[in-house]
Amino acid sequence: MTGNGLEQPSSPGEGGREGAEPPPGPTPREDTALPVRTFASPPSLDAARRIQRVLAARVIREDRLPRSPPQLIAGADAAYSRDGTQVYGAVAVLHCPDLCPVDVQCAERPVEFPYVPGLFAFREGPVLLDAWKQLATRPDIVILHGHGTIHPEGCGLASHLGILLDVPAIGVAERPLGTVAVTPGSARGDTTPVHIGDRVAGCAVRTRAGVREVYVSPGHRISLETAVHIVLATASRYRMPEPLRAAHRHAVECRAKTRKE
DNA sequence: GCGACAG
DNA sequence: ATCTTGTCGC
Repeated sequence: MTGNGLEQPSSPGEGGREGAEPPPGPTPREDTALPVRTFASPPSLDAARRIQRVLAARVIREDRLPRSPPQLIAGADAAYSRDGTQVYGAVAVLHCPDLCPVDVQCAERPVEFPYVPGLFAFREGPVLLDAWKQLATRPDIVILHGHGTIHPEGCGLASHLGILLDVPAIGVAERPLGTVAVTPGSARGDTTPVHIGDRVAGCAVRTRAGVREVYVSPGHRISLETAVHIVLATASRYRMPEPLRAAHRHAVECRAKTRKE
C-alpha cells in the first residue's frame, strides 16, 4: 500500500462524499473509521494534499481513549538506508506506567514518496502501517515522531495515522512546522502554546531542564492537555518519550540487520 | 524573487 | 533522514 489509506476517488473531480456515515455512537472500538486500503502506487503531490484535507476534517481533538489511564503506549519511528532508497519502520509497545517493552515490530519498504514538508505522512506512513499490522497487542495510544495538528492543514503524520488506525495518536517533533519556534520556561514540565491562526494547535514542552523543547500536538482522539501529560509521563530521563526512543532504536537495528545500510 | 521547510 | 570522531561538560 502507499499508505494514505484513502481510496482514490473513482468518481471524477471531487464528486460527493462517502455513502452513509456509520451510526453515531460512543467511541468505536474495533471499528476503523476509514478502511485502510492498499494502493498500487503513491499519490501525486496534488492527490496527497487532497487526501490530507479530507482527513483533516476527521481529526478529533478530544480524549477518546479505550482505557484510561492507558496501559499500553506505542512509539513509531523510521530510519533510512544510507543511500536513501529504503525506509525501515518500527513500532514499539511499552507497558504503563513502568514503560517495560512488551511488543515490537519492524518493516522495510522502498522509499516511494519525496520529503515534502507538510506531506511527511505519505513518506513514512506506509512503512509504519506495515509494522503496526504485525503487532500482537493493541496499544491504547501511539506516539509518532512528527506533528499532529501543528501542521498547515491541521493533519500531520500523527493525525493521519491516528485516523487510519482509529487509534489515539500524539505527535512529538523536534522543531515547529509552519510556525515560529517558541521557548517554554527552563524547568521540566514548562509549556508554551503554539498557535496556528486563532487556534492552539499544540505546544512546546520542556521534557528536561537544560535541553531543547519538543513540539507536542494531538494527532487524533486525544486532547492537547492529555497529550502533554502522556509525553511528560513517558519522557523524564531523556528529551524524547521512551516509546519513541525504543521505536527509533529498533528501526535502526532493523536497517542494520537487513544489511542494506 | 527570497526565505522557510516535521524527518 | 543521512554523511561523520572526537570532544567538552555535567
